[in-house]
Amino acid sequence: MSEIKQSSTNFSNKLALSDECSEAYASNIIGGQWTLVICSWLLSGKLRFGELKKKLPGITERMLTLQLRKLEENRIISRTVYAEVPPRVEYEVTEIGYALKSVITELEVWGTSHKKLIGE
Amino acid sequence: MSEIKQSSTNFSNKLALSDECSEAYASNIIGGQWTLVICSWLLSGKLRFGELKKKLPGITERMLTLQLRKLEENRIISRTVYAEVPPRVEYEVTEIGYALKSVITELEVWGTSHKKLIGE
DNA sequence: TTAGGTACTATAAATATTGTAAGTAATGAG
DNA sequence: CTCATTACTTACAATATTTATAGTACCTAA
Repeated sequence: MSEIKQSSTNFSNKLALSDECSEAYASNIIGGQWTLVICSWLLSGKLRFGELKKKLPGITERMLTLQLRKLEENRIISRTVYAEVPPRVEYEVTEIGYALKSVITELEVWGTSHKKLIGE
Repeated sequence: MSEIKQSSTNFSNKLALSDECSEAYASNIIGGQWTLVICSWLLSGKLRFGELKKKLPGITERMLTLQLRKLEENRIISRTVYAEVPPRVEYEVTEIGYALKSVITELEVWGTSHKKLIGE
């Protein structure tokens, strides 16, 4: 994440695609390894950092942080810090984040039937 | 593409996610840089390799080939070779490929409204 | 004074994906 | 024989994403 090279061909290709095709644009935003699963969990209610971590076996704290930051940047989730010790931080979906629900549903439907097809 | 390391953490993470979440599974399949755009074009009719290339400014032949192969492996598109010279190869979506239409539509809808929100 | 919980950050390394540049096969047209 | 056309393939280089590991700050409770 972090460092992207704005002079790379890859960067300008992505830019051009995003510009023309909203579906490619969307895919760039929610296409990260853990992104959809995080959103999926948050769609059913706000969660703390540690709670999310438990829901995602295998994720590292760094990855979780990165993905959450990216989601926050894209205004898909909001972050609330409580001034307590030990710290408490809660994440929840915004309105546009909530709107991902139908996307996720369609992906699930399609994924399920694709799995079935391939499994035959 | 080509070489994935089946012993990597990344690989097993993806596997585990795909296994549990159909939306992550779907995302793994259609998450490539050009995948959705290619599908999008093919949804409106079969196209030849060269035609696709023209529709996708910036794609290299290598990338186009790789993406088409992956789509074919995943049975999203089918490939027909005509025994002519110069060669003619046509690609078209399969049934499960056609079912991506609603996914793409939702992504477009969401992408468009997200763009709008961010643009404000 | 020391340990412990929570939500991180820093740095480096490993993997994965994408891009560059060049070449191939087959055959018909000239 | 040579060239053009089409749909690739190959070898390698650059970039992007993900993982590994080890910290940090803060206060509280023992």
